Amino acid sequence: MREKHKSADNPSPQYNHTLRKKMRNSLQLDPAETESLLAAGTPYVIRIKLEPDEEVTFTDMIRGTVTFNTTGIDDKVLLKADGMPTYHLAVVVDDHLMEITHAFRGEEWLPSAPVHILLWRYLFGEDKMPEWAHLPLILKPDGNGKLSKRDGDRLGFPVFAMNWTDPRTKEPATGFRETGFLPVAFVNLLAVLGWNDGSNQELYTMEELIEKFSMDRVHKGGAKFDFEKAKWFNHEWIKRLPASAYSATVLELFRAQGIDIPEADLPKPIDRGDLPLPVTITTDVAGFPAMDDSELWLSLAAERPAPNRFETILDLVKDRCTLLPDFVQQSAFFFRPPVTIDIDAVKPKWTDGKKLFFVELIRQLELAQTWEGPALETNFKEMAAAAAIKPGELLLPLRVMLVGGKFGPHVFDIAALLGREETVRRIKHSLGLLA
RNA sequence: GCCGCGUUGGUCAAUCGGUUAAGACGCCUCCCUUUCACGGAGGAAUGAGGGGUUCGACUCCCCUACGCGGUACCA
Repeated sequence: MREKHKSADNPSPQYNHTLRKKMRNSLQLDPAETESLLAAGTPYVIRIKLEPDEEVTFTDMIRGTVTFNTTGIDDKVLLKADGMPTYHLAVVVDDHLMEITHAFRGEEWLPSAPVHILLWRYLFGEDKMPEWAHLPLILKPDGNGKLSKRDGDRLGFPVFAMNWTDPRTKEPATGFRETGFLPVAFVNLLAVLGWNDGSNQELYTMEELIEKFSMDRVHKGGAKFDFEKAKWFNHEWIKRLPASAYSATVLELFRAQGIDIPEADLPKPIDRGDLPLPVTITTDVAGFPAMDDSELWLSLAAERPAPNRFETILDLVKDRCTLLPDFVQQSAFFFRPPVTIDIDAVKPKWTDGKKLFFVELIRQLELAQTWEGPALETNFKEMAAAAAIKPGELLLPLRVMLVGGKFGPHVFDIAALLGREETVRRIKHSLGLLA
C-alpha cells in the first residue's frame, strides 16, 4: 500500500498525518467496518498518532535543547501485528517501570527521541521522564560510518568488551579482554574517546574517572577508533601496574600455551578468610584500580614481603608487553628452554677464542660463590678483559644461548633468575650446536 | 528527497574573541642501551570553502560543501 507512494524524489514516504488519510485505517474507515474487520481477525498494528506541525522540544545533557517538528515524523508502529511491542513502546514502558532517571544511548537514537518524548507525555507524564543523553558514535578507523564488528574482523581488532556470539547469526566475536586488554585500560581508552577534562591527562584510574567525568565535556561529534592508540593505553597500564595486578590472568595464558609454572614460583595463595573485607583501597601505585574480585584480593596483598619468581619475571619484562599474551612470548624462556635457538646470529662471528671463553665461563660459573646478577656481570667482564675480547662480542652470544634470540631484559638478570644449573646447561647446549 | 547532528594535523584532541594554535598516538632523526624494549631530546604535519559581525575570529552569525545518523511491524 505504502509502496505506491514511493517515488524517486522521495524514496521513503512518511506515514504521517497526510498519508494516513489516504490509507485504510481506523481513522478513515467507518467504525462499524473497523469492528467487523476486527471481528474477522484481520491483522492490524497500532500506531502513535502525531498532530501535524507541533514542536517537540527536550533537553539533552550533551546537545542542550533539541527541537523536532512532528511534521517530519512518522506515526510509528507501537504494537506489531504479532502483538509484540516495538522498541519505541518497549523502552518507554520499561524505563517507566524501572524508574530510570538517566537514559544514555547512541546518537543514532536522536531522531526517534521525539516519539519517545510524546509517548512519555501520553502515557506517564513528561515530569517522570528520564534525562536524556545521546552519545557520539565511535566511527570506523578508515573511511566513515559507525564502527561495526565487520570493521574489527577486517582490520584485525576487537569491537566488543568481551567474547560473545551473536545469538542471531551465531557469529563469534573476540573481545578486548580476550585479546589481552586490562579492564582499566579498556575503560580508560573508551572514556577519553569523545571526552576529556580539558587538561593534558590521558591516563585515568577508575576512581579518577568517577571523580572527573562530566557529561558537559562529552563531544557532540563522533570519534574514529584508533587501535594503535588503544594498544598504547594498555601498554601504559601494564607498565605502571605491579605484575601482581594481572599475574593471575597471565598465568592462565601460560597454561593455555602448555607452559606450566612450578608451584614454587607462584605467589603464595592468599587465604581469603584471613583478609579483612576491602572497603577502600588506598595505595600510592597510581590509585591501583580493581580488576575483578580475585585480582582485587591479589592486589591487596601487593605489599606482601615474600617476592615470588613468577611476578618478579613479569615485572622484569613488562616494558616489552603491549598486550597480555606478549608476556608469554617475552618470558617463556624463563620456564622452559628456548624451542629454537637463533644460532645463526652467533655463528658468523664465532671464533675459537670465544669458544675457549665460554668453556672457561662454565667452569667459573660452577665455582661461583654467589649467584646474583651484578656479581655475575662483574666477573664476566673481568674474564672478557683477561681474554682480550670486547664484552659486547660475548654478550650477544650469551644472550642467544640463554633466551634463544636477540631480545629480552638485561642478560645477567636473566642468568640470575635462571639459576646456576639451568644457565650452565643452556651454555653447554649451545656450545654443542656451535661445534 | 526530507529531518536531525557534526566538521581544528593521518588519528584522539586543547582553545570558551587577542596564544609562536597545547598535548597524546602513529611516523622520522638523534641520545641512552654492546639485544629487544623503556626512557630522554628533536622533527614533519592542522582551523573545509565563502560571506558577514568586530580594533581583532579557530572561537559569534549566515550560506555552501562535505560527513554522519535517521527516515522499518530492527534495535
